[in-house]
Amino acid sequence: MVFLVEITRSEQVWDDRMLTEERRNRLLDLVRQRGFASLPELTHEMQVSPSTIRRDLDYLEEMGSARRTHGGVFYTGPSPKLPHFDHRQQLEWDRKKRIAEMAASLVEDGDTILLDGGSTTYELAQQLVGRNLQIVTNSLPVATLFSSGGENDLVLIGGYVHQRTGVCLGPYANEMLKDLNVRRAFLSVAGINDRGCFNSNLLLVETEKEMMRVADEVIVVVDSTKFGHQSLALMWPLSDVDKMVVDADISQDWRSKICAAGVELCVAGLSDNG
Amino acid sequence: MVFLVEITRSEQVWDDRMLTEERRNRLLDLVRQRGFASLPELTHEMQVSPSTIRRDLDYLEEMGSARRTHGGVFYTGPSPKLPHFDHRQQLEWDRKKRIAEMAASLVEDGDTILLDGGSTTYELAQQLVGRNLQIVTNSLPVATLFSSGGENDLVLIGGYVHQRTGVCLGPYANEMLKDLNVRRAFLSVAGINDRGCFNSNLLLVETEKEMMRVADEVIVVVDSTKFGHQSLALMWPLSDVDKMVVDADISQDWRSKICAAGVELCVAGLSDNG
DNA sequence: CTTAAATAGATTGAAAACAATCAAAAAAAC
DNA sequence: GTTTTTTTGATTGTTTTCAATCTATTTAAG
Repeated sequence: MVFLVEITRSEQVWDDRMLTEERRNRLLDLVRQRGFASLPELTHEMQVSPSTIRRDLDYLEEMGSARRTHGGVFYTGPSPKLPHFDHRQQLEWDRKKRIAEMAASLVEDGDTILLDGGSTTYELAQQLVGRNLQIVTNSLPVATLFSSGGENDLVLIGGYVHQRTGVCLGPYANEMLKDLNVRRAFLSVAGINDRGCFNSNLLLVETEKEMMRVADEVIVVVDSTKFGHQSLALMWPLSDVDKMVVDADISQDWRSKICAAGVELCVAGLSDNG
Repeated sequence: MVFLVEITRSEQVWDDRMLTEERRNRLLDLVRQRGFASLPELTHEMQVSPSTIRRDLDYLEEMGSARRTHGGVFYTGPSPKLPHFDHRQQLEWDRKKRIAEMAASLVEDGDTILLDGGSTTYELAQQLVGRNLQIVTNSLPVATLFSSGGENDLVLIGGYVHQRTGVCLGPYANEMLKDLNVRRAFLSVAGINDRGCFNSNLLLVETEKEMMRVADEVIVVVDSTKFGHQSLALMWPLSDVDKMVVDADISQDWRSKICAAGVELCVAGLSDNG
């Protein structure tokens, strides 16, 4: 079998070391932990020149994770100390942002929507702040985002809090979901293969199953790297999903499969405005 | 009746204008809201000279509420952007901190404790981070505090989120509480008079009633200014409370009343270590 | 009303941080 | 192994910010 692969954007296939990226991640970690760090401080701890740090900070600023000031940086990324999402790979982050933009366009004013945990849904949540909506979520970071907003109604699904991700799950969460009904649910998944959508945490799978039941319209947000990968537990077959928002890098093969399952496919980032 | 008042700390009885203080409070508000603010930015918004701003920032830094950097300040006080608690009055804040310290000393390792929303309980929560505990709370800010900690088990009471304070309440919250049981509950109140403890939100009152039911030991944390003031709705009579943690400024009259009701009184800040 | 204290604003020279540029070093591609 | 690209660290002059000082104004006290 022969594959003809056309690489469009990322010509660099990184080595295991990932010097630059690695340093920038460590840097972001430092900045996140402290909220603020001075440039001399950082140069000393990272053992690189001020110039390098400055360049790194420019990068972080462009990513939106930090803001430079005279003499240092302060953290602006998602919820200062909360479970943080890996922005390790600029490419993936970019994908998620586009997916989130597309997903946000599916939301109508006045909607009651349910937001799952996960980095893509968090990105989506950020874009929905300020709109006139009723929000239901089991994600602590997402709830925090809306709780200061002021305008929206916000319902938090309680339960046992999963430390790494900050989402509520377990029997209490499921019980609470049972009595709810929402217009649209935006759900994330860890993997998708022919059998359907997977996630990696058994408790979370139960909760997401419940979420699907209570929503009029089920929208899965997922980036193209997740296709063909399964995970610990099956949540639902593809056919149970109403819409699926993915990035443009999804294969033709999968596009067909999704459509064949009766799912409406929304491909994000088709019109490049860069 | 004649009162002999000895003023120890604040000899200055400020005029209504409170020029300096007022400006510094506004300044701190700005810094809190944004997380970071540049000096030119602040001079423009406050319409005072850079020198003045600099002096104010020095002051804020000494208070521990902010840290200066080259070109600006960033906020270091409690809960960056979350529903924020007024630290307008240094005195009150000091009270709350002492109360929180005393309350923290009542917690034993391995305890399952319930934390209510409110500024004093938030202060308490901060002091409990890192200890080996099971935490149950209906407060978004408190949950956020523990969710990054990692060590503790955390259960979040879900429900409708009250925007101003970030606490969950309503029927869902009550329902979820029903099945729980905790060793100690730390509850806050808006006012206390002869009839008992009051709060200002009807939904919250219902939730707090439930909280009281599920706790083996009910501990109310409250500062002395709340005594003699009632609020919208009665929660419980004094006699339902097991312990009460208050600051040293509580009147002798109230001390007697509390003891008479069979409540164990813990007065915070008796040993001054300033 | 006068005097004393506190606070605000302007000015200064010194110190720090900045962006831009360039050459050396490292990594990837050929 | 050589070339090309990327990344790094050093240097430059310029801009910004700083603390300290001084004067004018305001506020409290006598």
